[in-house]
Amino acid sequence: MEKSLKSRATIHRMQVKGLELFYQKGYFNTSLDDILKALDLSKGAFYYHFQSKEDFMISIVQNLLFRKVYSVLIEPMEGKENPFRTIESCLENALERAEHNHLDFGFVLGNFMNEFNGRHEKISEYLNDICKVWEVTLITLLQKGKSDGYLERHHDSESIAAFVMASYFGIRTLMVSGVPKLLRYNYMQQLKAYFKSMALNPAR
Amino acid sequence: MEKSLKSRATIHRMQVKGLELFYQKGYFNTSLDDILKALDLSKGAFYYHFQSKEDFMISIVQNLLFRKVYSVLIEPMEGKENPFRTIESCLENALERAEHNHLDFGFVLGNFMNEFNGRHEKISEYLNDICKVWEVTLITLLQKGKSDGYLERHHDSESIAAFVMASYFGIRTLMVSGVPKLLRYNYMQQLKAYFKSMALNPAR
DNA sequence: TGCTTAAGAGACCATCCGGTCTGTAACCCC
DNA sequence: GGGGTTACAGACCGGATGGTCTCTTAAGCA
Repeated sequence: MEKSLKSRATIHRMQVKGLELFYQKGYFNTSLDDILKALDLSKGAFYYHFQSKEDFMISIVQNLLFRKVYSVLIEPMEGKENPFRTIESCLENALERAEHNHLDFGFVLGNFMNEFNGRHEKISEYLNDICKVWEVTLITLLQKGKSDGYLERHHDSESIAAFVMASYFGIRTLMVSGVPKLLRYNYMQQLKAYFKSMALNPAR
Repeated sequence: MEKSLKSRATIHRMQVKGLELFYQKGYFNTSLDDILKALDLSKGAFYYHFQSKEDFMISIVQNLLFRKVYSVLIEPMEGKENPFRTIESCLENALERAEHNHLDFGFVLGNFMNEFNGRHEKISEYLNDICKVWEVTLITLLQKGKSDGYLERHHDSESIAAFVMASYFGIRTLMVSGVPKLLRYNYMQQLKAYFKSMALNPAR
């Protein structure tokens, strides 16, 4: 049966608030009542739409989180020419957004991965899936870069992708407790230096 | 009053097991009973030695965590000559240890920072302090490297330190759900490439 | 031997949290 | 207009959890 408009709206409200609070306070440290109170809804409403807290979280990951990661970190990297420039501007955008928005979805992904790793198999896998899609996108972009003459063939795309992802997850962790603007500037500087060492075409 | 030997031993056992379980299952997701059951101790023993769960966690951070981070990531970097080689071998050691030991303290630090960031001010600060010490050590090492002619003066030590720390935190996140050995190899490869672009003395 | 105190055992309590269940108002459909 | 369905409300339950309180044991000491 088709979900009605009202039903969809309520589900969406719950997911948005759920993501916000799970991110802020952590999944295990956020109760359903916290979410429901913030929305002026009841337990009845929650269990009418979702089977469990776990089911709820999975729906958030698959819908909100995946779509956001896709639009912020994946889609801007698809089919572009210069891989280094593309990655740089994409990550810089994401970091800048994170400064005032503070809810940047690359970080939310890394954050949740940390929280669920080894503690909740099922949810971990959904998160890893998103991570994998990002990784594949990066590798594809880099491979294409080789064909297009932006980097030498002997470089290992897989390694580069892992290094980029790792540095991004890590810098976001540091940004939460440090000075975001400065860290972003410093990070971009080093990322560019790293890329520069590999760039074939001295277009920079 | 001086703590007796027995008292010290019990406190230490609790801290070690506490760190292990907090790391494995997360702080909020680990109950005191989990820890006490594993040690065959009682609530009475716990509250005889500690004031609260928070107090307990802080004691773990200040004693075990700080000391371990110091011995694994800080002390091996103090007063060495070539900063790049030093950082490389230090991180490679840490990563290798993490493969079979799985409890590497640089990662535990990053993990806890993620868990407590914005959720528990007090504990977050203690963790940030450790992080800061690591950062300062790295910066000092790099500055000394400039004097000793290992890298050009125009490079920003602070940025490099942040980038190294970020990449390390990040790769450890990825290692938990990926293939550790491969990731370590790939990571080291890229870290060396990154350093190579800055190294003045082509000693490599 | 008798007293004190360190070190711990474990029953107990209030609260919280995920989840269940029943009730009910509004709406749709014939 | 009444029967069914949707979309909730909210009381309630069982188990877990942080923390308290009282009791016990063993060692030190004079």
